[in-house]
Amino acid sequence: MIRRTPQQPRERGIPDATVARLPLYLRALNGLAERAVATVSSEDLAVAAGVNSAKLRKDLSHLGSYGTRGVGYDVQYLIYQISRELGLTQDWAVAIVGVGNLGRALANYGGFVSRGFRVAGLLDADPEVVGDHIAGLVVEHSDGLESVIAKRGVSIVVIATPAPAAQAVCDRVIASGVTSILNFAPVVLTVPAGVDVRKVDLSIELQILAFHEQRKVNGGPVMGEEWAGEVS
Amino acid sequence: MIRRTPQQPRERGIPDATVARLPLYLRALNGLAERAVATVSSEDLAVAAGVNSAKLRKDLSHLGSYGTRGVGYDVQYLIYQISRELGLTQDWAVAIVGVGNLGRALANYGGFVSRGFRVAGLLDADPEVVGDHIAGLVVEHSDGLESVIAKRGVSIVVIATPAPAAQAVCDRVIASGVTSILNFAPVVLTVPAGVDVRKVDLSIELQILAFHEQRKVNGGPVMGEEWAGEVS
DNA sequence: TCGACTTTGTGCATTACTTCACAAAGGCAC
DNA sequence: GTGCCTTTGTGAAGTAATGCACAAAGTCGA
Repeated sequence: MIRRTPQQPRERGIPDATVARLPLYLRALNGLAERAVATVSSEDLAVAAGVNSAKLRKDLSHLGSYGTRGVGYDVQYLIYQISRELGLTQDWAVAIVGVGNLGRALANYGGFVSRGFRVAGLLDADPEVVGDHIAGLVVEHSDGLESVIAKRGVSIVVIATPAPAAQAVCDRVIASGVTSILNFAPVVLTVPAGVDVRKVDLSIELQILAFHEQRKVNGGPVMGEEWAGEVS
Repeated sequence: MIRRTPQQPRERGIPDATVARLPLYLRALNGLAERAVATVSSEDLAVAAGVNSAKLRKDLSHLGSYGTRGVGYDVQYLIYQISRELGLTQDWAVAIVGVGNLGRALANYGGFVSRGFRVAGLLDADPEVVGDHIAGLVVEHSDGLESVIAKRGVSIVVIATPAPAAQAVCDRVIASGVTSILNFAPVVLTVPAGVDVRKVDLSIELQILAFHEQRKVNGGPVMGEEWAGEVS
């Protein structure tokens, strides 16, 4: 069993669900900071982040005790602590492979640059696209993937290629020593242990919406419609 | 105690976690169908979808008993059942508001069209963009949002505008009777009860990756680095 | 028809996450 | 100081999701 020693409950074990919400809090806090708010209560921050305040407090308590009872949280200080916990106080060199519309959207997305991510390379296999200037960078041919990763210290790769190309890119990237991959291609990537893959499928959320919308309209899947295929 | 109303063949409550995985199974099944696979075991399908097989079986059991013991699941039949459950056997008219790179990527995304979603309108506030031809549609000015929704039976709206514009678009959309919104803008939308909002933040997954990457490198947040701001 | 074999569907134990509710901590007025 | 007020941080209770392990149900060859 590969699990934490029962001895050490104080180990840096932040629940996954909490980690997933920290970026949300960070965004809300940045919004407050822009409006020059100095201090915020868990209640107000929870509203701004769209969660329940008890959950917010418990989440923050996993990072440490950074609030002041009777007052709330210092906005700047909390931004710093969450950023540090997420590793956003350091500079991450990111390469984006696949410069279609999605790759372009990502390259231009302000939310990356403003959070410690630096787009260090844009690569594409299509000669038509190579050479384009996007977000201050020149698109390079994906043949040079390995050298871009090595020379520019890339530690996170974003895959935004068509589905059929994704696994091959993934393999090459891993061979170059990258262990963190963000995959936008609609395929399940096979990777060795120790490599972290996170995926975003743009259509999944839409399908979940359709599920709920359907229930609003008619209380569930259409009944009485029969399957016409062969079941054998 | 499972009480079923005579008209409902089975309990209607499918866990959220299950609903969120159904699109994943559907994608894996479509991949199998393309390769002309007729039947699949929970074990194989689980691998293809990147989940554990017990979980897969439990998820599918919430939809009904569609497998055959000793054999597995009929691929086509299961595709049909999951699609029906998710509401993808009907046609959903979707409008995309905000035609930047992301909006274009979404409009061209095959995963939408192939799953029962029909892009019925592309709208943008920028006169420069209005009139462009994208994915077989002409971009319209967002002034016409209400009329597009009403005339084309739009029931789901995708917001891909810059953050500052999102809430206003959201309000107008809701006023037009839409109750399902997919939000790509990095803001928390305020909506009345009964309206479903799902959000996708392209940078959240990247931040979660950074969190894990940081731990691989140095076992946690950089220590000894002190906060330089004013706390009290 | 039978028996060996495969694979589903699910009860149950476990783990993870959420929410409640309140004592303790600190600020602030006087 | 003292006492009131606000808000945090957290045990404890409640809820949801996961994974194990196996009986039941079905296939298939002989």
